[in-house]
Amino acid sequence: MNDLKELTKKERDCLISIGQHDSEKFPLRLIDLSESLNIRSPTALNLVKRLENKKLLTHMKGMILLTGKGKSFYHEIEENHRILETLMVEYGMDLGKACLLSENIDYLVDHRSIDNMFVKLGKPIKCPHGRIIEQFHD
Amino acid sequence: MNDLKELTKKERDCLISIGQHDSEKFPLRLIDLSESLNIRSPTALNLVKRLENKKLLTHMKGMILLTGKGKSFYHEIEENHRILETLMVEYGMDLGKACLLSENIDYLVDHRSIDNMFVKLGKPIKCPHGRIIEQFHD
DNA sequence: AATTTATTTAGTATTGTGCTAATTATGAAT
DNA sequence: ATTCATAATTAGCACAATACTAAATAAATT
Repeated sequence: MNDLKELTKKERDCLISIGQHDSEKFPLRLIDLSESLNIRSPTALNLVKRLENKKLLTHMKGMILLTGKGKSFYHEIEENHRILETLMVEYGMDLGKACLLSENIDYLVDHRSIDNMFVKLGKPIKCPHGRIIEQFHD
Repeated sequence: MNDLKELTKKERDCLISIGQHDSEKFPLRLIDLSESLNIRSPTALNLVKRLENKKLLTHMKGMILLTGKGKSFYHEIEENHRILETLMVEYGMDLGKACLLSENIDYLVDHRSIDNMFVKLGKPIKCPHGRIIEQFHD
């Protein structure tokens, strides 16, 4: 599995923003990224460069593309997020809070540690936000 | 309830170390703290001063004492920790990993958000480590 | 081609975390 | 009570992460 834990929270947020855009027509531009993260473009570029050093993306002339590793990280984090969030909401936590809290650990946990949770939760297809939980397991 | 979220992870770790010692006979010395946190004494002192600025402890001549607010924070974090950890272990996560993961959020969540969890978990008296979960609720 | 918009570079700042070396204070032993 | 050892504190430094502005360069649009 992926070797998470080598990301900071902001790097994680950045990766998620990029990954979430990935389905769209055109590659993400730096300016879009800086807007969605609410930071100035030099700050965004700094983040992008750090993720590039970690081989999670490539960027040229403002176009940002995830590498295979980047996509894999992104999907794993998203999946972790949804499972953790589902668990917390299942146990009575407010959705907004569960989401914020999950953001602080979804990029720290490796997927296998969470796989049992997924099963015990009844392999939910959707997270509380209604988005589909992609399945890489089996 | 307590106004958490104003702590960094290291400040949290520091507060926990101090709180865990609190039951002992003598106040914690700086040198003990630095040993238990695996940092040099000037670094430990720096942490102590920051927690002091946040009114969570007082220190004089190397003796460190939690304030009322500090104790309250400490207990709340410990309780949050145990509940989160219990939930994760209940859902199949390895205890060690659940503990490490919980450490990253126990100081960020306010207690009320977690109270439902406590109830749904059947108001467990002990966490997976076997320590008693103190009850401030009711 | 001129203008607007976007990217990048350069330089600066703050916060958190950590260190070493030196100084001061405290406590114990002779 | 003076010396010795231990602990606490100060001062100074360093680095990574995060963020900014202003200026320079590149790209795209009119």
